[in-house]
Amino acid sequence: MPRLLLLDGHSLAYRAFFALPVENFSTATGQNTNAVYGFTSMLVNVLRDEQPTHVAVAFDVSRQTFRSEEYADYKAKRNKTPDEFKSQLPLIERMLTCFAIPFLKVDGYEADDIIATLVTDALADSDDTEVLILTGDRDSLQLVTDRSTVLYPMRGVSDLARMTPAAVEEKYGVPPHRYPELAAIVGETSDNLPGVPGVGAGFAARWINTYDGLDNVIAQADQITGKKGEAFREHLGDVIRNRRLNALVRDLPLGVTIGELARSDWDRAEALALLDELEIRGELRTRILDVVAPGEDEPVEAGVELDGVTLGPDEVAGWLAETGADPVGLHVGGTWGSGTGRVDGLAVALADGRAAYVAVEGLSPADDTALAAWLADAARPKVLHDAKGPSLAVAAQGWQLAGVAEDTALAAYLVAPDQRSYALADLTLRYLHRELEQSADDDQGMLFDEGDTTARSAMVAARAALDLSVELADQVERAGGHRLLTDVEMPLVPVLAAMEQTGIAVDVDHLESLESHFGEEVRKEADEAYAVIGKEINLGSPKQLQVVLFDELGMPKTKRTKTGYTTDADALQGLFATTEHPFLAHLLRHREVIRLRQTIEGLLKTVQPDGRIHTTFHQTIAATGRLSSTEPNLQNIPVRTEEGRRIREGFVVGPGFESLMTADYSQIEMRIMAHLSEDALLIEAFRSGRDFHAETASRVFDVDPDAVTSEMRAKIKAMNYGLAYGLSAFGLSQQLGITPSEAGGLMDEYFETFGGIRSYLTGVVDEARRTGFTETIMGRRRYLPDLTSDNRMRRESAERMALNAPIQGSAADLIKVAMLRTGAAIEAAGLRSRILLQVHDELVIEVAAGEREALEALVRTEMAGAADLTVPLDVSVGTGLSWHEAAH
DNA sequence: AGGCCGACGTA
DNA sequence: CGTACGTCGGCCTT
Repeated sequence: MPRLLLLDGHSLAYRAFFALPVENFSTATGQNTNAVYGFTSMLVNVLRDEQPTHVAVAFDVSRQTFRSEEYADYKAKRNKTPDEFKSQLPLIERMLTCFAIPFLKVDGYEADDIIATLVTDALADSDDTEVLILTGDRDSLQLVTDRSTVLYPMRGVSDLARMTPAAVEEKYGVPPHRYPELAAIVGETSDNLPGVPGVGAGFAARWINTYDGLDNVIAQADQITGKKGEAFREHLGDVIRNRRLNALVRDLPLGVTIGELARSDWDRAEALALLDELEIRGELRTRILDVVAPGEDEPVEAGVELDGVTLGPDEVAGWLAETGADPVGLHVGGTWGSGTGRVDGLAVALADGRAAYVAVEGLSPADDTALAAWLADAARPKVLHDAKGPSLAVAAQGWQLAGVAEDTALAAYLVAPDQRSYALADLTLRYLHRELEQSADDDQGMLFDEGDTTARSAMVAARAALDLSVELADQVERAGGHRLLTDVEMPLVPVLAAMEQTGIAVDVDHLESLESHFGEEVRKEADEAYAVIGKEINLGSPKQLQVVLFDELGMPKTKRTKTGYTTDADALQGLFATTEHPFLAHLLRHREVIRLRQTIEGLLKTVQPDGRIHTTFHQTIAATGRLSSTEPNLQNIPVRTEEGRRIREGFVVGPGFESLMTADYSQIEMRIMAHLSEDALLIEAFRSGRDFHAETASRVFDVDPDAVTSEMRAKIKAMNYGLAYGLSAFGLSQQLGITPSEAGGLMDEYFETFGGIRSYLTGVVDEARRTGFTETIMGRRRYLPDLTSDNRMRRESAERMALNAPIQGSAADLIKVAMLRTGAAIEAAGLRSRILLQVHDELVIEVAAGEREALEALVRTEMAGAADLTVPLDVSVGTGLSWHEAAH
């Protein structure tokens, strides 16, 4: 039986907006989501509970309707629609698009009129259609019949009243078709339709019933006695107007048939992406995924046909021989991390649908030889998803992986670098519109045990990688990322794999003694802090600290956080400056040393049996193109403080090598800015080769370079560094401890001097707003749709990202090229030295005996030559027995 | 056990 | 009210 569900999108979203506290529903970027959340929740619940076969959502277009034309004050008393609400309507529409639910708007009419038209059509169309109307607008009660029911939200967004004819009559004392007559008499505050003063629903209903309808009440108005009758006669005009305005239009030309509102497949991948974007997780996410789509467990498209075999002993060579020279999908089953791994099995998929799986266990010697040769054969092109891990596992198995023609994870990253995950299953859904795994019950009927399942999913994955590579190659090409992929990102994979494999040697004894040294001090500071306040609290708990600082010690409140008042170092410093309370001194010192101790502890835990730390570099995490490092993160080892640098003493040259070398770019980001902005003065400042910050300070303050004071230099240095981040006058003032207006003045003078910078920065944002993306020197894109957001926070945040992305990203391009060149040059020169780490603008290299000089020359050449900019790329190099000593 | 938040380390 | 990250402990929920 057809069951049509109609929703009043605007009224429901508006209710949700006020029912849910806005501060609990917003994303990291400041987009409010309370209305989206509440609306979606109501929608999903009603889909689940009512199982409609047809659905549509109606929206208002604007306040201007035929009603406001007719009666200028219609809805005039309403407060201005908040921007925080308006910005959520497009999101709701996007959500509906993902759910494949049609939504309708008609200029000059309200959502109610659209719903009234659809109800009328649906009931006329067939005799057995049932209609449900979910709305927060009582005018719709006039649409209730024995086949159409209004679901009216009671409180919040969870309780719905089921308004059948009996329920309407019970509540208002009149049948549904008479409800607008009653409303005309009583009036509707929210629409600014005044009714008859002193007449409530009770009296109105009695009149309507007694005289059989409003028309008769009006006709016989003079028979109504008393004050209320008098008031009615006096406001008769209002009543008639109200009745005219609250009648819903039932014959709008909508251009859709009820049949077109039948539920259809949703775009699950798009929906998932939107849920991610809106940070909708947890219970609602589950509920949505469970409820929204009919047949949500089935693949969006049928999975591919796979002609798969599991190869037995001595079958490998023969099968591989048949594969030919076309690219194949390769999936490595196994585990990897910390520079090593293990292969359990390999699956190869061909474009024609054939696939094979081979388990490592039980390989015959002949199989092993054939497989090793095939894997290492660069002339046998292979497509892998995220090849670095597999190549580590393959290497640990004693084989070598060559001929990687495409890495689908890297391709997807270049196409859309802001994704949080590039999991094969997500990409398969997103780009191939099919589920990666077929559900267990539609297995081919021949695969039963666990091993077969492993084999099958490996082959499916290999096939997905192969199919994805075709689709993504196209997308990469269109995004202008082809060269970046083939010349930079893919060649970088083996370089990173080698770095992870090598690891960096650690002086465990040194770190352990440092750890106990800081541990001692942690205890001491904690004890002293407890003594001051006369009790023991958890100094690491911001919550407990707030009680002590603001309640018990009565200190002035600091900046607010979501959960109270901040106790961060800056704020504590500020409190100490005003109160000089000794507790604060101990607390700050405690924070400092406990952090140092934790850092060391974390590092020690990751030292492998070979005495080295093998971090993992991630190539698809940072939206700007940078690498990231985990387990442990070796890109944030302390360096700013004396004590922090002692940790760097723990990273040392390994046995068989002579020293560590660090090589870093100086002021890489400012140099890139000079190049991109073509600001003549800035370029000159770099070409002069003198102290850059002093040089620029002398320009801004218009003094001789010799006359630049350290204060002037510090200000301009902060300015130089802040520029690429979209620094504000406020931010600069905070950092320099000056007033915002002084900081603003400084910025003005700076831009006055370096006009090219200003025009470059504004140009970058304008261009990005126009094209939708920013671009680095090598064409790496970052898409920033929020640049046109009507939410100020979101928009301005996107603007700062747009300023920063080309600069940070170009620097990332450069050092990646430098790594490739350096690695290749080391090999070409036959040196044994090896790259260990990359820290964004710095390389750490382990120097083999006797190679220091040659290596230094080589590294300088290759790093400086990574790009041809209008300013020189200055590289500074240092060597020593530890990372600390190698600094310069 | 898993997720969020505040705090803080790096470039 | 400054970009890009990763990690930790506390604390809350499941």
